[in-house]
Amino acid sequence: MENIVFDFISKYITLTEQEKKEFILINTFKSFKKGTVLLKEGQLSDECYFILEGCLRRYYFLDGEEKTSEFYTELEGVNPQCVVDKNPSKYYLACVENCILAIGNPEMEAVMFERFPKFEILFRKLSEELLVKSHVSFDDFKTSTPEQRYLKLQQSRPDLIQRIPQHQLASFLGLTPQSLSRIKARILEKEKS
Amino acid sequence: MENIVFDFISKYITLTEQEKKEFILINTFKSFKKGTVLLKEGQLSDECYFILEGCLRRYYFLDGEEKTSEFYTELEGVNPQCVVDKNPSKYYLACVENCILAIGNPEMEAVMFERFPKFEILFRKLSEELLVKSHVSFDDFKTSTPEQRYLKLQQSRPDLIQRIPQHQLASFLGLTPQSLSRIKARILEKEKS
DNA sequence: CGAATTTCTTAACTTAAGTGAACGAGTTAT
DNA sequence: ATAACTCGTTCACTTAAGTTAAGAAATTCG
Repeated sequence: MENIVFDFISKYITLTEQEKKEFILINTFKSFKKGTVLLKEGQLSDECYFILEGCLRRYYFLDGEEKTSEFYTELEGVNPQCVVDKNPSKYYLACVENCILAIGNPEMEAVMFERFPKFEILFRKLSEELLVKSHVSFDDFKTSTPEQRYLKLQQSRPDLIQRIPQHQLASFLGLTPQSLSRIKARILEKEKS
Repeated sequence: MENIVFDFISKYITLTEQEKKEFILINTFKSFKKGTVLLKEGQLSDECYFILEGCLRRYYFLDGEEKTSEFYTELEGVNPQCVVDKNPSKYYLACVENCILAIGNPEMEAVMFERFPKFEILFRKLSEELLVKSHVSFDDFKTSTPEQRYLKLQQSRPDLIQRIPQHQLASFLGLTPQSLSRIKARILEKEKS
């Protein structure tokens, strides 16, 4: 279990065995049942998460409609907007499945950065990488048709199509559920011929 | 001129007068003519930029078509993908106008972080904030029609509509130039009535 | 177990974006 | 000065997404 975390960390910085032991003591790992809401709109939480197992969904309401922004899966970190800018959360964050998460908060971060200044570097690099990925995804989205976006999702995250309800996938793709249904039917039609 | 930078920095960390002096010595400021290309697709540059004056455009080619990803203006930082992931650049970066930029590179960053460990925190916070903003923009884009996207751009960055050629704006909005023309005509039509 | 609710799909209709073509205005190059 | 090119706009046509509605399938709940 902890090995999953250390394998991940080792991509960015190096820890000695002694440091690993201390790291485990500082950190909090916790299990959550499918459906658990970790963060609600309007809340001012200070927790961030790292997914060891399971899937989280970030969503919000626009004109009474639920809009899914993002799905987070194994080995992804979630640093909510309210934690970053100290404003009430614009988003909900919920467990799509049973999850095992590492949970961080400012106090433990302070301890971490104090004990392991390297982690400041790790966190910076992670943020920089995520920003680049976000830009690439955005560019991709901008230049794709809804059908292409669905096909790309099949390629890049085939698991999501299996484990996520269609209407949430549709919203994630910026579509109505009806459109997604049509697109899937159209693709099947094409594959037949 | 330097005050612009320090006002910006002061939002994140505090520097003494002495530190400010050293900061200026470490940093490189440079002017560029409109049209200058700072980074080309395929290159492996290690420079990042902070805009004191002017406007940069990030763009790339898809099926021979130029696609504009982003415009960066005063007090914005640009940390190119190739610098972050050490892979050949997917993007071009060019001066839309005459620019004054602060330029960073790994060596100077190393000196900075050595002399001012605080800057590691500054850079992390900046990246985290930019990531949150990127997500908000993405959500906004996903849930808007092209017409709404144009209207929002008028609200949020009215300067861009003046200083940027229409076909680049269209591409930035994920549209063809023809569509943007139509949208503007439609909006004018509505405003008349 | 059966009722109620949610989820997914299909259909008909409306609307607007993409495409290809064409034109005038402005700019650049010869 | 004129030719070539780019840029912005308009038009006609095609295509697909949104909308409204309805029904089937699956899930939840009493």
